[in-house]
Amino acid sequence: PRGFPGWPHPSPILRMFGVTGEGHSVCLHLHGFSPYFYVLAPPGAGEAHLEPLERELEAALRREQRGGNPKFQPPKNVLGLTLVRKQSILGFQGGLQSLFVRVGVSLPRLVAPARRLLERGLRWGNLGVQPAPPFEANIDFEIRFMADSGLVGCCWVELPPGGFRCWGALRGHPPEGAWLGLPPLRLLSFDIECAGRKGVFPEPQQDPVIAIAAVALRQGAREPFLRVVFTLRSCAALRGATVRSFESERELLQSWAEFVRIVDPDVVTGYNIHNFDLPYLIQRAQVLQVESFPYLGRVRGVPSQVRDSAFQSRQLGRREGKVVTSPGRVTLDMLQVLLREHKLRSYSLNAVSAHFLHEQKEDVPHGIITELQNGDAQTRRRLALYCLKDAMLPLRLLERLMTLVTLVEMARVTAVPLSYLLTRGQQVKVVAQLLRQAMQEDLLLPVVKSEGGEDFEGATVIEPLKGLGPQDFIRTPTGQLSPYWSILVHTGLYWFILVHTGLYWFILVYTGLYWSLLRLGPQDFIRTPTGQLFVTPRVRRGVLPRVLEGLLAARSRVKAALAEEQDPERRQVLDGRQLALKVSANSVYGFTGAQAGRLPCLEISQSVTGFGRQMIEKTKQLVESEYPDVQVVYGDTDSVMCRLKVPSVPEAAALGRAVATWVSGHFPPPIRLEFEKVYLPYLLISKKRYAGLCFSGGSGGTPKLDCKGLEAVRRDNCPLAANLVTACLRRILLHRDPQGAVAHAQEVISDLLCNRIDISQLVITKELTRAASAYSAPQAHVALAERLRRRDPGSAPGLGDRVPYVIVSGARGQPAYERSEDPVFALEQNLPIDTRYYLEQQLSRPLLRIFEPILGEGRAQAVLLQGEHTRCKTLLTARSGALSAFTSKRSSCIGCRALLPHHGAVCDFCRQRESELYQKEVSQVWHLERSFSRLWSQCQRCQSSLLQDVLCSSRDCPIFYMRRKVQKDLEAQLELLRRFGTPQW
DNA sequence: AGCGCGACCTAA
DNA sequence: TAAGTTAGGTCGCGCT
Repeated sequence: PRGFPGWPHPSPILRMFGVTGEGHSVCLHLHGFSPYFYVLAPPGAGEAHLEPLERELEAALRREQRGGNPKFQPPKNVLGLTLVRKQSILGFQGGLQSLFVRVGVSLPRLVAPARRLLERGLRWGNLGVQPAPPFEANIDFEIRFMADSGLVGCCWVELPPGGFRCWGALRGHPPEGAWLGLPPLRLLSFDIECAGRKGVFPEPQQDPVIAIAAVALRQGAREPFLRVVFTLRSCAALRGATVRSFESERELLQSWAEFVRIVDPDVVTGYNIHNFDLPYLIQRAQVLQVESFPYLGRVRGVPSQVRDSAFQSRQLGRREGKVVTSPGRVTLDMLQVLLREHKLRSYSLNAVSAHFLHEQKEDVPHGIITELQNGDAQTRRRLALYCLKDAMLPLRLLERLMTLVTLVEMARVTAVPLSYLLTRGQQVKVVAQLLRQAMQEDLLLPVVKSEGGEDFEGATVIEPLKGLGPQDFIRTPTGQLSPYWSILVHTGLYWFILVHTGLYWFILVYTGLYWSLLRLGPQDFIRTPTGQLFVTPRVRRGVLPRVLEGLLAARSRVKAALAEEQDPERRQVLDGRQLALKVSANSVYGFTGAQAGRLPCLEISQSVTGFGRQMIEKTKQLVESEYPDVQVVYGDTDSVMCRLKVPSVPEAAALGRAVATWVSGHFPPPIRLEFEKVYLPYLLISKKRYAGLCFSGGSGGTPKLDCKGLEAVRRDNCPLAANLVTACLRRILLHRDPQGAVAHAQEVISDLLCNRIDISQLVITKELTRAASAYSAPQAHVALAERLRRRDPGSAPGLGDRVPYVIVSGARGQPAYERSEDPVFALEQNLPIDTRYYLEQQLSRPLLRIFEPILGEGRAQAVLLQGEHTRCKTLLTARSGALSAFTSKRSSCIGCRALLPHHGAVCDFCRQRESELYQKEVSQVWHLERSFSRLWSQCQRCQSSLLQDVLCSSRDCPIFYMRRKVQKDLEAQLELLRRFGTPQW
């Protein structure tokens, strides 16, 4: 189209990007595909019963529809009943097939009522009313369609030339060879700005959209081919981007929607577009009555809709939000991707950009955005630039994290549509694979009622042998025999158990009498450690072992292919696939134990963990009986940590390998114990908590500090605590300098108590996991979220958000949850930080846990928490810190702090030093000004403009906090200077 | 003060 | 309607 330079020629390739969750009506129409499920036929059923049953079902469905809302009614609900002979995957029937009825219906939404009616019982002709248990009635329609068509997610589909009005079956290509790569998908990233009212989060009912930036990129290309900003009112030109200005908001919206249809992206991305930008635009367009706006999808006549959605899983917690449908396009919200894929302290675009791209971005408060809009073409240019950057960043993140390739490969490996990976949980991926495997073996998946049963026993964690630690090494003069630590791991233990015992899905739960009926002898089944009986793989291979086997076999193939492949793009795809295969294999065990799940099988979960417990126990015994000098000091699930008395890392590795090999000989192949790494030194705090200097593979390469479960790797403390623990561990373990570690800790503690720690280091974040009323006891972050909600409901943290807070000083004995405060608010209001809280509740215990094994109990306490460094230098805090607000009310002498009866600077006693004191305060001003200007220009660089004001107030940027603090100190200092009046000398 | 329990987050 | 598992440490609250 004209006006958009760099527009690529239309691709000759027709793309079908998997099946999006929204596009099924198209598939239904084109493919002539209709959903179906099965029910188990009652005894005595036959061909003759199908016709009356069909009539009965059709009539029952019609009756239901009459009561409900009169949506589109197909001429026929039931598309036919067929008798089939199959087996269920659940239970072992000795190969005997049962009679099922395949029930075809005309629309996906008829599956549920049809299933319910049949399950409850309909009249089967002369057999009377019979209940019929359903099979495969809970399979998502898209999964059903793709399984039947042999398509996986994101695979290439070849269409006959000359149009595709009338097809037979779709021709999908396995994503290999020539069909390995990704198509040149078009990505569109966008961001909007709204002119909110002061202090209130923008609302589509009132606040206008003033700018929309859009950046389009072709997958694989380095640079976007299109950068456009749509602005309300004039905007000065931008370099490298097209500016489209409109006088009315209606035109702006209309034009943007038109633009989306022209660009016709396969993937729409952005940051928080699901919950903010997209719903905002659509609701705003509704308010302004822009009728043509919501047709943002690819299906003609089907508008995008805003729906409320709630998602809950144990993994991701409960999340509520909005979903915007956009048929035919994948909406890839980078925020959702990051929430699922990465555990971070903060998910603001700001924090995320800093973390992954090592670059800060401005964060302009809403109020100022409105001011910029109300300025002139130049201020609006600034706004446009800001907006453009926010549209750009998600694309950069997408590229850096290889999000698209990763998702595409996951969709291919697990055979689900790409959109499922962003909106659904883990189970659906296993179900999709299971269904395909079952279809190959002519087996059916039952619909199991998930009833919350009792929990099952999990893995063993070996009680750690504490009291041994780095001090063994540090106190030993070099050259002496020192303890080395070696980790031995059963790699992929649960995979092997699942695959090689064939536990899925044939279970014998019957009596000996029944075995003889099935002609099974004792050699035909195994009894697992938890007492469940399964037929051996020789009798019948389970369905899931096959799925798992397939994943593992594919993984070996990919490994081999990677060794050969040179092309970087194909390598990237293969890397992505390798990861996807591993992740999928790992989620299989969890699936079987998902009690609130689709197809749980606790017998299997129990048996797997049972085998695991047996194996770790046996491993420990074997090691210690054969090698008296090797001591198993710890172990978790599938690994044992051994203490070896050898003098070097290579020798520790060699011994580790020897032990592993010897132990492996005592397990049935392919279960193997493998040597993994050497730790030196190693600090074992407790179960699931340790740190060590890790020589991976026992190599002489650069060792890495490995930290498990300690505060250093947890997100529910303040960065100060995490950083301090890390720093101390580095000094102790890497530099072998415990004294240096102590000194550093003392210094930080002193800094904290003297208010020299930047507030960004003190921000604690915790996830809001439920509604405030659902908590049984008050919590700091919950209480703050509630207070924020009262201040401004629009911008308050929602369910699933992480709430950042600091603890400020309060009355004596006031609980912490009443003293939690928004860090920016605390800074702006000069609220005093409760540094004692941070020392006593955030730093002391984690530090003691690390130092006690090294210094001894009493000494650690004395050295860290009772030294001179814990004495607060009040002089400094009273002046520049939180108390400065009070000092101006009742003046005290700047020289000796004595209270003054007047508002001057010094008391009579200090009068003769006044000049000297004045000079000191002036130089303090000079220092503050210097730091301020340094920070200011740093912020200017970040906003890539050295000529303009800094507007940023990012609560995720330490520079911001420092800049504001210095600014406040400077103001206070100037105020103080004023008290000297005009000097007389 | 000590204990039980809920909440959070992590290891595997 | 859909939602991977259990084991484990630590901290704050509220009760005794």
